[in-house]
Amino acid sequence: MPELPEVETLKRELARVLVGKKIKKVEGNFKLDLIGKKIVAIERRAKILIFTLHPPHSYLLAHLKMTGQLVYRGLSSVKVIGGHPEDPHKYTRAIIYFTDSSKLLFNDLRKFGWLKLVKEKDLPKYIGHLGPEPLSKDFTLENFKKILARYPKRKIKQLLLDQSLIAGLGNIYVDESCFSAKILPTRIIKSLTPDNIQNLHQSIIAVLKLSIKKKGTSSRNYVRSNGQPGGMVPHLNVYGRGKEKCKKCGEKISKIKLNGRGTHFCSHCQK
DNA sequence: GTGTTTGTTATCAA
DNA sequence: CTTGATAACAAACA
Repeated sequence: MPELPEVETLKRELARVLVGKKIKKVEGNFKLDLIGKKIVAIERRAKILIFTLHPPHSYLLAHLKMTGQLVYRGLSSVKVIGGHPEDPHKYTRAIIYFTDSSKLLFNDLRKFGWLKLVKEKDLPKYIGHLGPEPLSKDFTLENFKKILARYPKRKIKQLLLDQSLIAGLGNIYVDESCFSAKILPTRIIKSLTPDNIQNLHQSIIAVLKLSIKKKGTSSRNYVRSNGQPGGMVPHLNVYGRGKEKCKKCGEKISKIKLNGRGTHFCSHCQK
C-alpha cells in the first residue's frame, strides 16, 4: 500500500533519473498525449506524484492506490536470467519511453491506480481538498489540535485516514503512529488528553520519517523505482503482525475491524 | 465458494 | 454539519 513514505521514496528516486528527460512514446490505455514533453520536476502531494512538464501549464499525475508500481528501467545492458524484474508483464498498464531509450513502467494488479494528464487550472480538483502535509511546517501541534477539535466524536484512526484533514497517512502508518503514541486506534477524539495528542503528533512525524529513511514498507505490492523492496517491514510494530508478539511487552498483537479496516494494536502497550 | 486485503469516492441514513 | 455504514472498483490468496 503506497502511502506517504512510499510515494516520497519514489519521488526522490525518480527525480534523480527522470528530470530533464523527454518523452518519446507512450503505450497503454491511459490516453496520455505526452510525446515531446519534458519532465522538469517531480513533486508529491499526499499520495499523488506530480510530474511538472515542459511546455508549461500541464502536469502528469500518478496515484498508485493499493497495488500500483512505478518502475524505472534505465540503460543497463546487463542480461538477467529469467528477465529483469522491471520488465513489462501481465499487470503493466502503461509504459512511458524516453528519448534516451530508458523507460518508466506503470504496473497495477488491481487497476485502481491511474495516470492523468492535467492542465494547471484543473490541479485543484486533484489536490485542492487535501489537508496539511504531516512533514511540512504547516503541521504544527496547534494546527493538529484544531483539526481534532472539529471532530470530537470520531475515532482517532478514522480521522487520521481522512486525506482532507491530514494528507498521506494510510492503514499502515495510522496503526504504527497509534502504537508509537501508546493510544488505541479506537479512542474517541474527545477522550484524548493533551499528552496523548502531543505524543500522537510527534509519533506521526517520527514514524513517517523513519519509513522514508528505510525507503518504505513492502508488505505487499509496493516496490521502489528499481523494482526492489523497501526496508521498513522489520521496523513495523503492529501492522501485519496480528497474533505475533508485541516487540515491547510480549503480549499478542490484536487485530480487529475498525470502520471496515484491518486494525492492529497491542492492548497492553496502548490505552 | 468465502473471506480478506485497502485508497478513494459516492451515496444513503440518522 | 457530523457520523457511520455500505457499495463500488479489482484480483489474488488462504
